[in-house]
Amino acid sequence: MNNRRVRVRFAPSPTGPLHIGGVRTALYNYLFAKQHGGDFIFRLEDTDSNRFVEGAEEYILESFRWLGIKFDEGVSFGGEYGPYRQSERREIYKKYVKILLDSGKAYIAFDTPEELDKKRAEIENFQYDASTRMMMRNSLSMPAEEVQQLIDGGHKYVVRFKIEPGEKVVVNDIIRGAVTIDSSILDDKVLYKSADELPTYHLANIVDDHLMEVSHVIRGEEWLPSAPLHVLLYRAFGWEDTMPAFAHLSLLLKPEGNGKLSKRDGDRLGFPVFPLEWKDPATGAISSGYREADYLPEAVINFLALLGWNPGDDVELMSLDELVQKFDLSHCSKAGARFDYKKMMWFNHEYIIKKDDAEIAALFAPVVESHGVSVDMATLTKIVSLMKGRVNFVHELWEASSFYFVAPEAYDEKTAKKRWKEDSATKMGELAAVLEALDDFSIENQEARVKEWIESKGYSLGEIMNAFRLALVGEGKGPQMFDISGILGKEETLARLRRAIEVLG
RNA sequence: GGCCCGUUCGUCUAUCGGUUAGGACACAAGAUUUUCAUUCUUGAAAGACGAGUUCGACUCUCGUACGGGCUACCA
Repeated sequence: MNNRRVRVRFAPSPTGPLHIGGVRTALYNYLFAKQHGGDFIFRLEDTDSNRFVEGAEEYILESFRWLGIKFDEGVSFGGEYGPYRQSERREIYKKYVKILLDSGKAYIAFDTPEELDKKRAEIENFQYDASTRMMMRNSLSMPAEEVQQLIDGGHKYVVRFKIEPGEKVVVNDIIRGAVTIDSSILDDKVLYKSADELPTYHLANIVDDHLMEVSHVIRGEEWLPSAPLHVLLYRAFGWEDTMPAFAHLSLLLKPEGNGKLSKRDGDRLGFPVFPLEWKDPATGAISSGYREADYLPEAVINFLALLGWNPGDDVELMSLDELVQKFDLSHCSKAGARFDYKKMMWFNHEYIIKKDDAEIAALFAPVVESHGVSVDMATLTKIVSLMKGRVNFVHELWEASSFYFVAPEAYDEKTAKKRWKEDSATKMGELAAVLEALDDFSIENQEARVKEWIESKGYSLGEIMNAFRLALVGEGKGPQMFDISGILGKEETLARLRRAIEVLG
């Protein structure tokens, strides 16, 4: 069973945008595969024709492209084990359903959904299993000729897995250890649907994982209850010796309150729960995405990796490569993790600082342009280097640094009251003269000359700088004054100074 | 209801029988600074509860409580 090549898959169903919890599951699969030099497969579980959503497949692919998570094979990537879209594997599933039928491990059932609903209404806690199957309409309870007649007559039927009761089924989970259940509590699951003549998840999953030689199944905790059923299916096919190892990941929970993380939590608390923005093709409703909300993919990945896993030390900032090195399934936490979006913002802040100024400037440039301002990249890079430590998002750089691009129209009243004194206009006039006389307007030279002047006049540094700041910025914020005037240049600096003198008096 | 899984600061978590229970986010205070922010320092903050096992339990066992998941011809 072990010593096999590591092959894992991420297998979403195209029913809408990819949930952030799904992204984490995919990430863990990816990290595990890469760490072991294995393959990461993208399989599409589109066996529910009713829930198919146009555009979902492309959305999922685009999400992983943005995040930088790469697949080795699967839908749109090719590979030796295709097709990777389950709707294209109908014939394969038919063959394996027949094997189960022929060996008596499964049976045909004619009960319609309506009949089943009625039974559920009549009998409390009705379950289609060993205790009830003989009172239902199926190939176990009916004579063979009648069954054949119905089939020949074109009657729709499903194929159900015949669960033998009273058996202890053990699932060995990498994260949780041995999980044991009694097969009596399992129902005779539908393996093959009559409605769309496709298998259910359970059958398709086992057949595909076997055929694709998947070595490890890393998936959400919501699958844990059906894992024993899957073990039984492997057994029924005689594939138990190559059955994949299981690891069931804890769920992502709401930031506050009860239950698992949902789209509505994002709307309510103002953070996305999808990697990219998604427009529902049916309703036109738009759900926000991390990309559009200005998150860096590295930050999203780093944050998600640490939600339910940790490297065992105090290191928190890790690149994708470092995560691949350090990841360990047995260090995954068993309990669900609340989604702490404030910490996520902190990760984004850290990655903005980590990235090159030029790279952030390139991301910031469109924001600046959207405000109708054009600026050269060299200057923008300088501004970014001065300002990026102050923001959580690239777009916030505008709010923080717009004074570089646009001269103040008004002066913040509170700041003016506090920083603009009786004699400020006079002193700023003197400062303007000092600056105007400068041939070398470099930051260093400005600072040296201005401080000389302040000292010679016996002024205090604070009174000059604060008034100077108010004149250039319009309020009491920003980096060191000469970093501002240096970037603004002599002409603009003097113009702003003179205007402040005029307006503030 | 039944079944399964879980439970350490507000949140994410470290600890794999012996620790002053550590770190991070958030929060608070202080310091530095030409303002604001950053940064730095400090602080407050946790083993759900009850039994057992043990020389010793956050760590093992059982029970209770609470939380989560599953219980479809959805995945």
